[in-house]
Amino acid sequence: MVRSAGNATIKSKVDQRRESIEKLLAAALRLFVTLGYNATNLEKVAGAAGLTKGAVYFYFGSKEALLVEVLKHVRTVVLDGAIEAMNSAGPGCSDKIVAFLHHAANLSLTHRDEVFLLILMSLEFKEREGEIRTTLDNIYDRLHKLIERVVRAGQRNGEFRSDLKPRELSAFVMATHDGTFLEWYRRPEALKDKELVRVHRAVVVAGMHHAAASLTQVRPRKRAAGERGR
Amino acid sequence: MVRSAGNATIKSKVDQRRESIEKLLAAALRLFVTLGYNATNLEKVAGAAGLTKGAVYFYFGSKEALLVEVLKHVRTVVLDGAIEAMNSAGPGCSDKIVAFLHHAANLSLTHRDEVFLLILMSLEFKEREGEIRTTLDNIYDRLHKLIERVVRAGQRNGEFRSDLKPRELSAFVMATHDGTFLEWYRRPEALKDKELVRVHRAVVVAGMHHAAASLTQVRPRKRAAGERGR
Amino acid sequence: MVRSAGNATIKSKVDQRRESIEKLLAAALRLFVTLGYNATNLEKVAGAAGLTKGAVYFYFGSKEALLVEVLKHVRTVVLDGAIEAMNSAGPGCSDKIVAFLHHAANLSLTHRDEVFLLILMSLEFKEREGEIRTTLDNIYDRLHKLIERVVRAGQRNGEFRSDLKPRELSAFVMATHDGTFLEWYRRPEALKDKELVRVHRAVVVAGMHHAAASLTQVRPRKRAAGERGR
Amino acid sequence: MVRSAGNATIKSKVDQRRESIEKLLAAALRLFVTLGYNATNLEKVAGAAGLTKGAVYFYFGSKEALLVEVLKHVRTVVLDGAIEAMNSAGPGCSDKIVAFLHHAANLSLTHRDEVFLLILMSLEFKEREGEIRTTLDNIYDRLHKLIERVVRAGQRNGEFRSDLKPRELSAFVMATHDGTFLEWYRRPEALKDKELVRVHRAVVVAGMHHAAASLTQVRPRKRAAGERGR
DNA sequence: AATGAATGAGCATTCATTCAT
DNA sequence: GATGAATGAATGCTCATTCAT
Repeated sequence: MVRSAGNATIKSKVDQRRESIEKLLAAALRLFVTLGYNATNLEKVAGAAGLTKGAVYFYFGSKEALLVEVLKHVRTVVLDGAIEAMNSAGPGCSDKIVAFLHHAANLSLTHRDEVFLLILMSLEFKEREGEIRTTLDNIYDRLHKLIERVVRAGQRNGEFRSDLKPRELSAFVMATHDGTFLEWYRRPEALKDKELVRVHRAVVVAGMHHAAASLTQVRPRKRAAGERGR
Repeated sequence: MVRSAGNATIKSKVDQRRESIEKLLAAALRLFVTLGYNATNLEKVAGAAGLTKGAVYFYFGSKEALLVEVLKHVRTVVLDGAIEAMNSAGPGCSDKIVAFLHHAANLSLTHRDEVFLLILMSLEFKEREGEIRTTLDNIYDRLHKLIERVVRAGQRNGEFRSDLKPRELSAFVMATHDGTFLEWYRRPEALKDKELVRVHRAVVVAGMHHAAASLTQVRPRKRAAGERGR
Repeated sequence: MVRSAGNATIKSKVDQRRESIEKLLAAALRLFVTLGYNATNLEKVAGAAGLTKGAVYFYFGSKEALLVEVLKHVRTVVLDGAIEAMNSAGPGCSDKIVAFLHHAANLSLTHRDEVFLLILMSLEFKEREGEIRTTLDNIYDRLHKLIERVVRAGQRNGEFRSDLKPRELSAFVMATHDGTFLEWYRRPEALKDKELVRVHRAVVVAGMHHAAASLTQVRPRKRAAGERGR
Repeated sequence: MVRSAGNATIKSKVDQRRESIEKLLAAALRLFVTLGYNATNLEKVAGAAGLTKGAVYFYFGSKEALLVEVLKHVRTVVLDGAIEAMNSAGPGCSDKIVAFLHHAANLSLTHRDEVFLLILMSLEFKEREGEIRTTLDNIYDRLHKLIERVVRAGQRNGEFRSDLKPRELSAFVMATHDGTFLEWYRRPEALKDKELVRVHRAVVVAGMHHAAASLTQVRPRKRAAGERGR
């Protein structure tokens, strides 16, 4: 903000730019999440930001480019926090997984729309090619790698059961996160979020525990009932 | 079907009707899953079925009604098998949960599109009201109830840990199913389906096991009966 | 109707044909009048007759041909009665005009739809060419000639005022008929039909009366106030 | 309008807006009258205005809204002039009725389409509900009230015959207007407009004259005060 | 005598995008 | 920095018409 020669508060051009862009991004996030990308038109986005369609084209150039910018914001929100949370967690791999789940759960509450947009767009753009697909893949790749590294370390040091392949085990951790989020997003009235998070953490952590292997019968191929895990 | 005097196959009206409807439903399922409901136009659906748009209106009356019919088919596929699988499973509640997961995993392979459509439409129609929303809710409700009944029974007879609330625990079971399916659907090339299923079953079953409670540190706001702190 | 070999009542083919045709014509008349020609589809017509669209094509060949048949029925209803009414009226030309108005008023009550269809279609097909336009013109021509003949006779024998040209005076008689009918059709609840007919007849007959000329100042060109008719 | 440095005429946004709207309204009026509302498509309207369909939606939002705007224009044209004409007419009620008929006749020549649209739409939207129906009813109501007030005054002061009920008599005046207009609109080549107007005025004014009551035999069910039998 | 299946042209409406100002 | 005007392609839906049975 800059005081002009008079005494009215005048926003500098730079401030105004930034403000408009932020309003548009916020409006787009909200609407893409609520209605989906396809069903959201730019008139609604611009209107919710107090601007007109033209402004979107002025700042972003196209509807897809707008989504890309929103996704870049989502990437920051989702990844940065997760990395920091896992780094500053206790030394154990369990600790890091718990930290990840904990952070993810928090994010679901504080940045619901960002978390959901990621899932939603990954489905809506499943078959399409282009920058959006790339951006989405990039985010998911990094998340997967983040977890897989910890899972592999945990299996090496004996914290986690080693009867399950690390890639699929990591994928499953991500899966429980996405799935749990969707469940809660779909039926927020039926589920208590705190308890759902507790369940999520409890089952996953216990299920991955090295001692858990003995609690389960896992058939590597086809074996009769009564068979034991390795 | 009736063989005419020559050797051309002549369809009776009834056969023709059934065949056209089936072709349209199959095409719609495939396209709705691939492109989403909104992004699929009826010209594509009709074209894929070897007919024209008008035929869709002749048989279904509207695009929404077409989706409703597809969803009815999905309901049959998803629910009937699950119910039967759980009924004919061993007596234990673990057995029934395993049977459910097993059946669901199978279904993901044999009826990928049906399973995915359910998830996809539940997101695309999240905010909309109407018959589709109702049909979707109905399917999910029944699935939830199916699992919750077993979870509660398992907690009562001591098979499952009882430090977690049954509703959220059941929701989590559904969540792992949806989440795992999505992971696999998104990255089929990166994940071995058999192994992913193995992981899913192993972690969930072990994590729910009554002995698992002692493997986890879960801080409840209110201590559940029988639960131990770390 | 013909008794078959058994004892069931069987309609002969001819009867069945006639019955179906009549049902279709009746349904078409009703719907064309209610919704207009354009806004009426053949499904509605056929449905109202207890048949299907195909039957319309079987009997009439096209939607336009159906309307032409309906209009032929209307022609009979509207013209035949008017001719007879005027022929069997008293000897005076006033009597004949009164007979015409009286008959038309009756027709408006007993054959509302037929009368209205004529007016409605004459407007809906105003700019179009073809058989419908021809049929409509034919009906209106005959009506106009019917009246004009009486008007001319009445002017010759001194019953009617002769300060007005016969063609336009006849047209005006028709005009009052159409206009009054429309008024009543548009606001049946606001107007008492009997009284409206009374007004119609009273004003027209008095206004055409040879003595009426002296009651009116009609300016042939531009003349100052206080001028007298011829 | 602003003259640019060169000599090309540059339209300001405001001018452009007004011009486009006017062109669209004019094209719509012309086409709705020529083809009817249903049979007119927006491509034709836009094309006739030198624009595309999208422009119609930009300015009006829907086909119905376009008609509503056209009808608002018609209301102004038809009502305002009639009110002024009657107000500035001589003191007698006959004068006012003559002024009304005179103004209406003029309007039929100068604003043929507007007058006809009113009649045409009142028929095409006879059975439908909504804003169009409301707008139409509103216009007709005001016209009816305008005339009925004068008719009642004229009957009270003895200018008009009082053996006829004022509501139906007023309706009949409106009816002669609509009917005469239709006659002329249907057969402009057969009728001389000036003469038709003369006839209209002459017959109606004479027929309503207090002395006209004695020229007619009207059998009332209940005798009106002051009325004579034949 | 009539139906059910299917077509294809037409239409209202939506919306991303362009551009002059 | 942003708007308002306008476009054009796409899409759900309607309906007269055809045809095999």
